[in-house]
Amino acid sequence: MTLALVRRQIETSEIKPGKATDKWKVFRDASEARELLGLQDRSLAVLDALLSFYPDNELRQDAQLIVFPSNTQLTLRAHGIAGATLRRHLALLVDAGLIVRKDSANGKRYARKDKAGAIDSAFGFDLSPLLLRVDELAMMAQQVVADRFALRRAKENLTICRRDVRKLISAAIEEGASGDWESIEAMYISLVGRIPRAPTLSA
DNA sequence: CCATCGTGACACTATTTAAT
DNA sequence: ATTAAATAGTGTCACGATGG
Repeated sequence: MTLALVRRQIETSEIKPGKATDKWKVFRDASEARELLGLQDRSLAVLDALLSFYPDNELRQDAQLIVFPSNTQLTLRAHGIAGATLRRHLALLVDAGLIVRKDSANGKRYARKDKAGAIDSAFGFDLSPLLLRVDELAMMAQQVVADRFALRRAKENLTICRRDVRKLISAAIEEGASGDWESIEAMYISLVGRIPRAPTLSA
């Protein structure tokens, strides 16, 4: 439990009244932004399972945004992944600030209901950070899409450039143009060799 | 070819609830 | 009252895939 997480827990109680959003839209945005959030595909499967335990399609500020599935139920809905893995990805989701743990005294997850059967207080995972951060997540998703596009363009440009240089060196050697083309070719090879296989945009 | 990471099995702890 | 079962969480170790 870091201080940032504590702060997030406090912030979640300050969502604007009346705010509501489609939970699957948030999920899609979070999926797009998963690299920025430091999540993996499995984490998304866990988040998916978690959302599926929330009965309503709309995440609303005035509703009870807490799900309390047991780990076994969660495992079932998350395509049968192992318990340890499930817990790790839950921890990841908490770290990413997408959910907040609401622990009961014994760490179990359950809901206490009043006489009318309405949920009085629930222990489990609080989904309200998702609602709080919808806009932020949407922005991140757009950013990721834009970055991916920019990276593809950059890679295309690089490939074309590389081919041109290669052709120029070959032509120069064949036609005996003056200059130390062998060492230039060696420079070229070492430069190309430094390009990582899975480059980032900045690289 | 080796290092690293993700995953899963297992053991261990903690706490409440149920049973004796 | 004491004990056993249930359940959540964490840590560790081994294994396999993937990347450099």
